[in-house]
Amino acid sequence: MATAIDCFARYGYAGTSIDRIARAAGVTKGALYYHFRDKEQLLFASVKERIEAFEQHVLGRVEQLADPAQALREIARICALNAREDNHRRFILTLMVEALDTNASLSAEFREMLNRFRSFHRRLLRQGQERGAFRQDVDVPTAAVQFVSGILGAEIQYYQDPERIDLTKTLACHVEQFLAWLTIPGGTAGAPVSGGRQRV
Amino acid sequence: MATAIDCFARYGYAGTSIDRIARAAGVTKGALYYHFRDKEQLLFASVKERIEAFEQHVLGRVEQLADPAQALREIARICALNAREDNHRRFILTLMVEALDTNASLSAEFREMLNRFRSFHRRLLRQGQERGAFRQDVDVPTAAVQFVSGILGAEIQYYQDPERIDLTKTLACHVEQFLAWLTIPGGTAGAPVSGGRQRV
Amino acid sequence: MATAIDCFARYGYAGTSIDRIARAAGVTKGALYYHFRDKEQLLFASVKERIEAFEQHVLGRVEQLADPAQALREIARICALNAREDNHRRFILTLMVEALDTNASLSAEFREMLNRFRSFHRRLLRQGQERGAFRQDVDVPTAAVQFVSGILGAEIQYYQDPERIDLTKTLACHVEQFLAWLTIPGGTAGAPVSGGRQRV
Amino acid sequence: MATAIDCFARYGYAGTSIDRIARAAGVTKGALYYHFRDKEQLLFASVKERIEAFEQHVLGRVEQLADPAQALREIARICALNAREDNHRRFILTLMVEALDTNASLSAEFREMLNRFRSFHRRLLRQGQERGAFRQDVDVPTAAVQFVSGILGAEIQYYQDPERIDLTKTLACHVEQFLAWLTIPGGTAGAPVSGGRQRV
DNA sequence: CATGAATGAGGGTTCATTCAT
DNA sequence: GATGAATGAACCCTCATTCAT
Repeated sequence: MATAIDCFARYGYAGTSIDRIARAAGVTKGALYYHFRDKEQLLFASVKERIEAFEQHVLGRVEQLADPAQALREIARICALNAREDNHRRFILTLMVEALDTNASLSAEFREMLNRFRSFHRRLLRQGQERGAFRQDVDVPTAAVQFVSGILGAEIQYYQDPERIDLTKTLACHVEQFLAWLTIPGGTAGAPVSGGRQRV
Repeated sequence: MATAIDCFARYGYAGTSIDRIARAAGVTKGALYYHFRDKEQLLFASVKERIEAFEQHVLGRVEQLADPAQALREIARICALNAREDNHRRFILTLMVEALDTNASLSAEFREMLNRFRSFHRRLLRQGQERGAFRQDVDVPTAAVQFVSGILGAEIQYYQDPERIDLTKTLACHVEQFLAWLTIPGGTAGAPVSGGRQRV
Repeated sequence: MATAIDCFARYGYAGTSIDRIARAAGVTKGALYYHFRDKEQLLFASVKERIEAFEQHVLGRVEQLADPAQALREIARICALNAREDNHRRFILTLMVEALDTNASLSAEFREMLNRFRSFHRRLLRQGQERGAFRQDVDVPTAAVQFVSGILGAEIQYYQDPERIDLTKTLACHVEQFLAWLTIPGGTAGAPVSGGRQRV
Repeated sequence: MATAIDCFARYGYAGTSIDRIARAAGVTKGALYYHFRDKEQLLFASVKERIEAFEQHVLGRVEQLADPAQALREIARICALNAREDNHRRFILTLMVEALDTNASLSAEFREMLNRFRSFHRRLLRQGQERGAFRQDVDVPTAAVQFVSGILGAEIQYYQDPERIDLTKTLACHVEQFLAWLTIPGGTAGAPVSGGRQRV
């Protein structure tokens, strides 16, 4: 399955043939079909495994941190590290983009994943507000979206051009900027935006 | 070709068959092959057309703005608008992700596109610094990467979950945060990051 | 399609590969798939064509015969001839048996075909009764079933053992016996059977 | 093996996978392969078992009947009963049709079976003639073929449309008609047919 | 005896591409 | 310019069969 994840991450779902996975994994197609009903099920299993592993990993690392600011820093650090170590994060990103209009149920899976991720950040942000560490006047949902955006966008650019993009530095910059904005005493940041809160 | 762009945007390159494009466009496969040598060439033409159109559009809108801050705001606004009007931006994002390991020359095209985009932002940032509007101590290349990250990441989340994500608001928040950070007098933003400048 | 009918007649649906049909027809699989959506559709088209052709053929031959007895003789003659000339009749029989539990809609098609065939015989029998040529006390529906049985059963035995079974003779015997029974003045034939008429 | 017979009866040989049989029987494929060399051998064993059982059953029931007419009636009754109780008769019919051009040795098996069945009837018919119960001028071989035809054909129609076809009634009608024809004093039945006796 | 895992050939189907018309 | 027909490679998947345990 690790091989499948790797192939899917590189070539996408449609671009990965069962044959390719099998050959890369050193088994035959038949063996794959013995363990997975079909290509889609293999994809689902891979996706689920990866999502869970990532969430577990993040939770394990962040849970024990008392300070929300430190938690955000740690998340960014983890993402940067992961993106550079293997292509598990890229696997998720690639499949997420591809699934948009081609696989409704898979897309739902990713939607919920991102939703959980944002929800996790909202919790952190509210914690910071309650402790008086963060400003009260930021729109928490929008801020969560925006924080996640910075991570995803940086990853994309990194995958695209790893030699030119310093992912660690970019994410560090992102976090510091985000935290700076959250701690500016009387800022109006995000406030000028009209409309109610996002349904995020 | 508009049809091709639409199909590629939705289903990706591997997931789009010539037949699908032809049928959606109301012509026959033969007709497509009269105008484009092969599927890849059709993709290249589509991508080039879209990239140029987008860059032209941005330049046309931003060039006349004297204020770098206003320029950044306008760029975010354009991206938000485009992402919601049609799927041209999504086309680029989808193909960019898919091309990573499957089409070297196309990926190079996208790499250069993103590079031009970042370079454009670097120019804006330096302009702001020269005019004294922006702080001097920010690492311009990293800041450019980070600004683009916010845009890309927000778009992805929006494509993924348009009902939950308010793209306009998110990008507005992103810009304001970015500008706030650029104008804080004595910030240390981005500075703590070690290492030289990015090769962006 | 003629080739397809021949193959299906010989090896059944499951036993006939698209490759086999294509090779036997001297074209490629792709060519087949250009004209027929899939294997099943090819089967359906073949079955429909054969059923219609047979019914047309029988109707054309029998319609102009004024005498119901002659009509029955002609039907038996046609079936005997057809079964020996080509394997179109065998095609229908083979597929009919195979479709029973494997293809509901195809089976329905065959069911209706046989139903029409029996209905056609019922009409002939009633005609004979009205003209006073046939006895009044036979259960027409059951008689129709039974006449058709004789034909089908003889065909099966013929396909199974063409060297031992003289189909023409058997069917002639069947018809004459059937007609003799229909014209015996005071027979009780079929009558002893209890129960109402069949829903045939 | 009962399960195998059931599956083969429903889906035919080509349409039945070893997996299906194993699953339906609640064992694993490996277990099947322990008892039967391969799929074909399983089929042969099933066919042989069924043929023998049926013949044994008929013989046991008919042997003690002194009257050939009663014997014919009993045979029809048995066939009608069997066809409705289980699908053992259908198993034979299905496989017989399928084997025609796909399995020479199996087809030979069926050919001999039908041959024995007809031979059995020929014996009955001759017995009737010797005892003066049946007319002398019928062509015994052809009559035997024709009697069997009626049974097979009725079964097919019944399998095809059990709701519309009353098998018991049809076979009863068949027997009575057959017997009536055999006992008509001066009939010319079957006689007009030219040619020598069948090699049945 | 029985199982679970694995294999490899072959089947149905799709699809980029070509070509005569 | 455009079409319909055709090709052949490759893809997903099934299935009879084998084998270590």
